[in-house]
Amino acid sequence: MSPHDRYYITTAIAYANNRPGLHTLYEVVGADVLARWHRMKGDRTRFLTGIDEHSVNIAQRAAELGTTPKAFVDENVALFKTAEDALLISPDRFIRTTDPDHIRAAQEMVRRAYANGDIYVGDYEGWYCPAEGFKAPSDVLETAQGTRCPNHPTVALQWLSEHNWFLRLSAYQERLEKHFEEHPEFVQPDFRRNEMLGFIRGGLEDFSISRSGASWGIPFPIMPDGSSAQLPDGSWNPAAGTIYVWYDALINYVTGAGFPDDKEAFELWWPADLHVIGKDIARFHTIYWPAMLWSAGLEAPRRVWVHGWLLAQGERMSKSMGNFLDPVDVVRTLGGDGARYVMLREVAFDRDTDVSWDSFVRRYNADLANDFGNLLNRTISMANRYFDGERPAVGPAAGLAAAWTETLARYIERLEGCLFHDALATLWEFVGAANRLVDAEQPWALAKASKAGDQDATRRLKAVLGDLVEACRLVSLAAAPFIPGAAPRALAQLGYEYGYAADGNGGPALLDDLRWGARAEQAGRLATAEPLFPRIETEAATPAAG
RNA sequence: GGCGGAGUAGCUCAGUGGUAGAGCAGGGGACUCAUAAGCCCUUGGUCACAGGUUCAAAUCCUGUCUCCGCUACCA
Repeated sequence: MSPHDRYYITTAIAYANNRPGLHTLYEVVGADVLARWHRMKGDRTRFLTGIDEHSVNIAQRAAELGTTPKAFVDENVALFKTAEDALLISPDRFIRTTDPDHIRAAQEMVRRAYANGDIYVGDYEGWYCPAEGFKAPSDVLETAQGTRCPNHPTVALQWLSEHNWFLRLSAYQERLEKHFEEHPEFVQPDFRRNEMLGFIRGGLEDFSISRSGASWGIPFPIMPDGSSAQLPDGSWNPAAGTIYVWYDALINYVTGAGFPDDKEAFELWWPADLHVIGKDIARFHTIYWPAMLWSAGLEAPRRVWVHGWLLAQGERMSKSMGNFLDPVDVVRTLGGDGARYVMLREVAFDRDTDVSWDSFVRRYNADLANDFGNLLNRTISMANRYFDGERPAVGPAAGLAAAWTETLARYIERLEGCLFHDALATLWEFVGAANRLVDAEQPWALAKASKAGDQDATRRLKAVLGDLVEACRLVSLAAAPFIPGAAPRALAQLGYEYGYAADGNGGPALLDDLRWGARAEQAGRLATAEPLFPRIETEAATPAAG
């Protein structure tokens, strides 16, 4: 793979109706790792995440709470930002769909679709809840009293039809099929691509992109006769309605790249290198979205990664089920680094995975406290003791150098392939090799022999500990995107400078520094060993509340 | 119903024709640099079930059972 000059990565924007659960932030952590990885490699990187704020539901919820939609989403945005900070998420922009430039972007995308002849006024029919709005067929209940809205079971649903704008998705079927065939990497994992391709081949229907009832949304910029919906005073004619769902939410990806105002930025960042999304919205991102972009004369994103769910005892974690983990609780116990590591090591990024508080704590203790943390600690302690704080130079002692070359190649392949759990497993196999080296060489025995005047033992001791220090340096650096808070502390204990900023920007090109012996010429002094990942006693490791 | 995926040790999973594997959890041991960590050894499986092909099947074929994903307008 040739190095990118720039890397633009996004997550789905979460629905701003509540505080975020860990399962919501899971994909954001995954994307953050890739963003940091590319920043550290030296790529010009842009990482976009944010919040979806419009919808009838939001307006309804705000009304129930006696507040305005804007005030309501402001509160939830604050909760998201707090949780993302705790998880060390480093977006270059946290986008909100109420941002003025996003509103302009969505309206411009609609205008372009219109200019291209891709949207038309048609009839949208469906169940309408007087208390809430239109309901999808899958969202209504059949009861003895008739069809009812699950949120308002006492109110009779009405079958309504209204004039709405539609996008001619049907016109893009052939182009979509061709795109999927010519770019097999467009949708990953492969089984998701096959599902989407099957859907396309089944025939595509146009979908509606406006609503006439809702007011909490982006004003639709065009009147049914094709004239502008903007009034002389600059406001928008309510009769034009609002933009519905996908022509609002999906647009955030181009807004975040500078569309439509900042042409220079947009030229640089679009098309996105990767959209990270959940499997529930795969169709919208891999079928609707390319068609919307093409209609506007823009390119489709290069790659869409579809991840699975976090499960609790086989059930999807969700706010409505109440079976989710609070990210703030997890961070309080495991730390931001621990929470990130455990989440991405324990959950496969390509499929659903059952998780639990116990599994998180077990993984933290086994991998971070016992394997890696203890390796750092014992290495630094011994080196300090035997060499009086002077860092032993990497020596041609053991087999770790060759193992590292293999480890790194596999690690990069899996990391860039979004298989984070496999990437970490690869790295931790190397941690195991380093721990086994300690027991095989028994530096404490070498030190004793050295003290007794054995020159061979002296040389051997330096070489072994030099290699162990180097192994610690490399693992700390390679894992830095996963544990961005702990990595600088690990390197500081090893007596190395950490040249990267808090978000991973700046510093040396990471791949150069990840070569075995890259810093061999640099002398340094070790700091006192301090446990980076204190072991968690299971009694203390109980979530505050369900 | 159609298409696709999965059923392997207590848990999570790897293993696409040649004597059943890993990590974690459980048990034992030797050591002591270390966060009572690490290291070594070990208990544990009729590889969903029934047939078939083959010298040989977790692996290929047929059938059955179970679970999951997709099968259009939720943010």
